[in-house]
Amino acid sequence: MKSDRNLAGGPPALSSVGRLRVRRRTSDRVYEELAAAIRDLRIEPGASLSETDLAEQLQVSRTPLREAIARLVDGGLVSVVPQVGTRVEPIRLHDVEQARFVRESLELAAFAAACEKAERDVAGLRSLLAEQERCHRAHDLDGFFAADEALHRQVFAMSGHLGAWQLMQPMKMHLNRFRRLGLPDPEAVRVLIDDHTAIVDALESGDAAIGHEHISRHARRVLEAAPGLQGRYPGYFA
Amino acid sequence: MKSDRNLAGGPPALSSVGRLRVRRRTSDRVYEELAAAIRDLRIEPGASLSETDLAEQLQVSRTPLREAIARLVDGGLVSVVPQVGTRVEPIRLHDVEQARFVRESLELAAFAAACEKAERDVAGLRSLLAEQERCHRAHDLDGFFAADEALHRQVFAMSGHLGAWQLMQPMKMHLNRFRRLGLPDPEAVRVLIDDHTAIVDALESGDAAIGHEHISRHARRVLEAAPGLQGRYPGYFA
DNA sequence: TTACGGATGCTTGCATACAAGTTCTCCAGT
DNA sequence: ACTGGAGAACTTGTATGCAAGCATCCGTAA
Repeated sequence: MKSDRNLAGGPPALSSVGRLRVRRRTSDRVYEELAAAIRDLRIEPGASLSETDLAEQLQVSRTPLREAIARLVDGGLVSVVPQVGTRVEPIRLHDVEQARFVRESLELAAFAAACEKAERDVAGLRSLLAEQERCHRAHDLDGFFAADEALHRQVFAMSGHLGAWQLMQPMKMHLNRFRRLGLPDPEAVRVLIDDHTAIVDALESGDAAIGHEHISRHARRVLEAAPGLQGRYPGYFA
Repeated sequence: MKSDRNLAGGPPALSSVGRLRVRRRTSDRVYEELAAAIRDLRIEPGASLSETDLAEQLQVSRTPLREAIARLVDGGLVSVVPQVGTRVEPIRLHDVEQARFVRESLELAAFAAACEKAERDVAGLRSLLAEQERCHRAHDLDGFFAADEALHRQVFAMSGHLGAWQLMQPMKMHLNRFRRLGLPDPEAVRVLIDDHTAIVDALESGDAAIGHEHISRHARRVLEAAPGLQGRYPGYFA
């Protein structure tokens, strides 16, 4: 029953960062695999896990697995009840809304800061927009998702607050997991790309007010799909 | 050398939450103790830790200790180099600035949302202000710190985004650790309380513009003390 | 038929032993 | 005196065994 989860895929334990040969800890590898699996909904919200089963599937002992789970619990993606069980937290619209609020607030602030900057080279953003168009036409959801993330990240980088983007990542897991549910709708993706275009235009012209408007609307779109998704995947929600 | 760190103090492993008797995991207890010790600078920035020593001091085995450390690493407070050592991350002004940016952005957004609310009962905020005054006179830094946190938290609660406050907590560790360095200055505390008072006044009258101004200035004060502190505690900084 | 009780199998929590790697020290040789 | 190398002593990483608690199922008795 649990064995049909598509995890792992065994990357090498040795990776090279630059010239330096770095040994990656099993515990880190396990964490990343689990986090990615939860984010991509390959492990369903609400699913119950078993340390022993997971350890066997991933071919590791329980020790590194437990350390990975401890980190996931910290991020709010997993809950553990001692002597009872471990499970992936269901999607809570309240948490999604709180994460959305955080994201909107930070993006607005980052956009405003980016508008202040003297040189605003939006060439990179334009190419990311083109990539999003390409993925949209090719129905490449994962590609679109990556380009979407890259675009928003780039705005933070231009604002000089890339660190804030990184600090925001853990909490964004809740948001991303929810977003992925509604992403298969091509029309929704079309709207998102139009939003992005408008935002980049505003940034290029340095119009903070217009950008503010578009970002705010863009961020609030996420929850629009909530009722439909909740009806379609009732088991995924709390 | 390491044995003079004032950790632990062995609280009971059983705590009562409401009527329910809950067994607290040692791993959680260890995490909270370490996080508090790092936040309160009882473990100095840059200090090197030893899993074996720490485990002995805290009277636990390395397993729960390591799970706690894994969470601290995730929060960026501790770094681990395999087969070499574990150490408390030094204070990086860049990280502090990024955390400050996040905090300012969120507080501005929360304040604006709170101003929109119909009922704005600032009585609780007023009593927290009084408590801050009291702690200031009594030179009770820990008390002031707690009341400070409570005040800012209350604004988030009034805005309906208490969840955002909670999501922000992990990253705020960097900010708090830095703030505590400069807190012993009574004059600085005086200014902070005046800021708080102005913010509460603005909230009571629902004046978002004035509040925005005060919150922004309040948030930016943190970094003012940076050069002096860096000169006084050079070993604490990266 | 229903209610109660105990055994069994599951779960996670913790401690310990061992493995692998790095750094430091000290001694020998030049 | 200085350099090099071998080894000891440390570090963290992982596996395994055991302990403790909860849920479920089955048997028994009313």
